[in-house]
Amino acid sequence: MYRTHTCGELRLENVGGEVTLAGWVQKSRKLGGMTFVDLRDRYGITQLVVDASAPEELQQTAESLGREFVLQVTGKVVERESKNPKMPTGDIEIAVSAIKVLNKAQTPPFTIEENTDGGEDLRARYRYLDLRRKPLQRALALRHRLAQEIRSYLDGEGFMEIETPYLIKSTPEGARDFVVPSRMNPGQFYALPQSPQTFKQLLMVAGYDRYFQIVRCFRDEDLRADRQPEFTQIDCEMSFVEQEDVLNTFEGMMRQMFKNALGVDIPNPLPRMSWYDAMDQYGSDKPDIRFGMTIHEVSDLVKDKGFGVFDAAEYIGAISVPGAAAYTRKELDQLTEWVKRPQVGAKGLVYIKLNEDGSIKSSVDKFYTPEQLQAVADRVEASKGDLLLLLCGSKRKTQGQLGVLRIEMGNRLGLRDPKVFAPLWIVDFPLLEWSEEDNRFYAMHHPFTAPKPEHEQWFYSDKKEDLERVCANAYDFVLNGTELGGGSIRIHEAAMQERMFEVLGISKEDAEYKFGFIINAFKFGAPPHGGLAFGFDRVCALFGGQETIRDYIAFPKNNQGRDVMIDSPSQIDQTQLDELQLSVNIKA
RNA sequence: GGUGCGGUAGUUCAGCUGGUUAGAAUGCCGGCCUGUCACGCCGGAGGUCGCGAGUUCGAGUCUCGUCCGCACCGCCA
Repeated sequence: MYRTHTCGELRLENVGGEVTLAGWVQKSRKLGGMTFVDLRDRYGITQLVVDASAPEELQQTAESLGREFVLQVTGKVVERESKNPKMPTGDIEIAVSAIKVLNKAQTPPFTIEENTDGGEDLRARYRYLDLRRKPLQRALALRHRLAQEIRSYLDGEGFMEIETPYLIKSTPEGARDFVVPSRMNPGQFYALPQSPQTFKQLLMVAGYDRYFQIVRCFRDEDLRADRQPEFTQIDCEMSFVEQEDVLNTFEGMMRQMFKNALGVDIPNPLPRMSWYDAMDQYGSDKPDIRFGMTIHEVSDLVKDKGFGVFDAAEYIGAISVPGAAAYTRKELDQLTEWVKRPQVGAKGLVYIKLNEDGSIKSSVDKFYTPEQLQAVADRVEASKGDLLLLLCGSKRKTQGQLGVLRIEMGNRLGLRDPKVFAPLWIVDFPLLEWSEEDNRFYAMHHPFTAPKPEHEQWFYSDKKEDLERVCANAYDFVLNGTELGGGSIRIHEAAMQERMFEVLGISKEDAEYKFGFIINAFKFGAPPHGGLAFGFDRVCALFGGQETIRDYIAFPKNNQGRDVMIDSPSQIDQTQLDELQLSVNIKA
């Protein structure tokens, strides 16, 4: 037996006991004749002490220990002469009688402590060392806890966890696929799934009416702090359900996750907001409702008063920033520059200051009377001390810009506390989205989403404006301005699925080639069904109060999609290429 | 594909309008130290200033290119 206890569990009541511990040397401190060693494992740290009364050889061993040496230590638990209230094990220490060095270690390139001195790239190259640190342990422990909560909840609700294949068929709609060459079928390729979407629907056809899977998915797109090329979804599907059933089931799951992992109670039921309201009031389909500062249209109040920029605009919208009337001219100029950056894309910024003394100062004073400006203030429910910010342009674009500005001001005012959780459902999404560039419709969610039954008449219309107003029974789960999941009630009839491909401009032949299997399956008694998927990595990160998902993945990839520890992707041998009958042709 | 910021001891960083021998902290090594726990004190080693061109009497510093990292835009049905 390597150890009798872990490094985190010994307390005063263990004093007098003979124990054996195993772990890593966190740090050692030598004070003349005595040496203290902090021994660490994932459960905690226990102090070892070797003093001058110990055998000479033991003293020498203790003095020779370097950071991260792996030890097996035997000794007696004793009460400390000077206790350390900062450590859970701070009342005791081990009076060591034997040290066995199980393995020596090179000095690590960064400190393995709560707050390391290492940069991101260095830590990524030595990920196995970074993972020894408490913050990473906490992150992975949270991920584990949440995965267990998901399984216990869904199991309790009668869901079956069923695995679906990773080597599937490429369907180049949406994100780029990762592809895998097939040696036995030269010139042909598998694709790695972007999600198990079609398979879970086939499981519904097969009668497994409640399915889930915590499953890896793959998308060959550029990375972000919250986007990895391989990521994990909580993928779920149910038969004989309506939207209401799906929302209730997964609200329940999230409620249990919040309660059991964080001790947080979320509202019951969760708030719901239509996609149109979200866009109008928050300029986003993933609104952060932890704070107000909502968007209001003020077009009718400011148009045709002689200010040409507004007169020419389709839409003028405003937000009220509480307590920001004290912004200086310089700060407002900087804010104007900020909204003009390409990432926001506004042409300019109009401000109205509601000073504490009741006076009003704006950047458009020569076009508007104080009464007219006050009317704008009343519309956005602003009061003395607030700063109104106005943007104009085409409706959705301007709302989007106001939404970005709103989030920025929320950040500046400290209104986006990661310890506050404000989840909600966004519902009633448009089914289709028109692309001007491609002159065709795209599925807003995916092409298996069904139109709302009451909108089906428009779905079969040939008019663009009819198709544009078709809504779907689609829903997103949004938390603190991040989309954590989404789903829909699916199409379950072959004829409607064929109509969808037609609307999307996918030819019969193409649809048959790419999705023939599912259209076919629908002809054999597909039940009404629907489901959703959550981005598990993002769920973990947000529960942990972080914006980056990397720390919640044991071995993540960097910005360029590289694993800098194992140095992948990499070239493969010519023999491998030959076997696959592939040749590499890199353009200069 | 694009934008911004960054790359200087093992590590995290400083290094001004170009100017003598490139610094600090920490880590590492050696010495002292019997109650430390961010131990303390003394001493020491440690640098291709990412790489390549260019400007200049002279480049860590300026210019161009390139590579790498991070954040963002595009992209992510």
